[in-house]
Amino acid sequence: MSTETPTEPHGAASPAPSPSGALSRRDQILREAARLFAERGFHGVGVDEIGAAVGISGPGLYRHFAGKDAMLAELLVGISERLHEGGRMRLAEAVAADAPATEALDALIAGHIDFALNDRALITLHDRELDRLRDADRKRVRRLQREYVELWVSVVREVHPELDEAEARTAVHAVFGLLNSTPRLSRPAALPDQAVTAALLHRLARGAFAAGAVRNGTAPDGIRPD
Amino acid sequence: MSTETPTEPHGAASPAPSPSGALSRRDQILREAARLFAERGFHGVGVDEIGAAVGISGPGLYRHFAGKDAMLAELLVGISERLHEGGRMRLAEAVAADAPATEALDALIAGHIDFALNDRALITLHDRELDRLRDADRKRVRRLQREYVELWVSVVREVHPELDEAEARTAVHAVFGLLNSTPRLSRPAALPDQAVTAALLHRLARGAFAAGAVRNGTAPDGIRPD
DNA sequence: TCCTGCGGTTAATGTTCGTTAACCTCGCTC
DNA sequence: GAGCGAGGTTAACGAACATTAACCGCAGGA
Repeated sequence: MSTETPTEPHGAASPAPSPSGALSRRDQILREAARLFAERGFHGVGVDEIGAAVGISGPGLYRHFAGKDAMLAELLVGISERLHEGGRMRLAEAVAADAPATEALDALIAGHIDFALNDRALITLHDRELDRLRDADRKRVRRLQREYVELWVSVVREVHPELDEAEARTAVHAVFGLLNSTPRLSRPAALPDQAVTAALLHRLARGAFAAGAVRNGTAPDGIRPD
Repeated sequence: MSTETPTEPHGAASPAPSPSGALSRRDQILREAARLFAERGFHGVGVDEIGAAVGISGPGLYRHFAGKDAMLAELLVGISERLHEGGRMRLAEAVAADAPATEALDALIAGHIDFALNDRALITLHDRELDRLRDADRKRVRRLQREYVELWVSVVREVHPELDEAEARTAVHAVFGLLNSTPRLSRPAALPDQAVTAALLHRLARGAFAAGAVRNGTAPDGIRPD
């Protein structure tokens, strides 16, 4: 509960991932905490376990974080920011390059896939442990999430104007669910190959949006694109 | 831990939902527990809360269940069985009616959507709290999940023979993620209309599979080495 | 009318767990 | 080479919580 951040080395949020190669102790902790939280849930992991995962024990964590909550908060805020910022950047690039909207959408999809495949634990946490956050942090994360969704919605509606606002939003959420499904794919090794999987997911996402926009009769066999 | 099931009124698993109208106390408890577990996670909910949600308090639950674990187990096993059984039945019907594979796939999709929209809490639990189960129950649930997936994979490959086994499985998992995304859609009220949403999700799912099967040259080039 | 068992109650118990206290030991800097 | 702060350690504390104990009222059949 203490809002005083007793022993926080860094001032605020700058991740400062690593100067080179090795991670700082602080980042080691974040990485392991993310993995454990994703595996067994926030309440299912004890601080002793997190400590053990980085070779120190229990209360030693308090030299780096104000508490267990603070770790989760930093993880969730960090993800949301990176996702949002990544999306914003890719979109800005596409606009700057005068690219068609379909390319912008592809860029968003590719970016999200990249994230989903490389930060599985964080993706899992992202929509699983949000409510454990303090009010301020939760609001921040939600705002970033909302803005990220709106980014997608605007591009999707540009590519598929037949979709109204609500449909586009639902479709975007659904495609997020689709893209974020890989962490639930039992084992990393079960995936054929990262590149193959990425390409497949990309096709699935594009196809979903395209089909969502086609509001024809009930004929299931009429859905031949091209 | 006690494997002795001290005070279990029913012998085994028969849900026996309700004779008419009102739910039995036992089913009330299951319903509220599902909701709470989905909202705040298994470890995030106390037995007192579950009790309060049905108007009795705390340890009164132990007249109906052997423990908190038993509630979760019954919920998860129940979902898996209903999902699996529903899929198996729809598939059998399609086969009996000599329907084309696309219709069988549509039946699977429609059934899953129905489930996702009507049992949001259970869907959420389904892939979130599996590891909290005792070994026996977890294996049972996993087997049912696996068989359910295989059901889908076989039909999907019939409809889209271009997909190899691994791709089809990944696609099926991804589409599950897509269909299961509605619980994460902040508010139930945010959905336009259940029927509209169901139709949209159905189109998205069909489109995803169709696009997944088309491995053409218009590369998304999603894989950009950073 | 008695008694039995179902479905409750509150109080107690034992454990787990987050957090704090108190203490220690290096590696640096003056 | 004294001092000191960063980053550990173990022990202690207190709250939360699942589970059990002990007790109770009452519906309904004998």
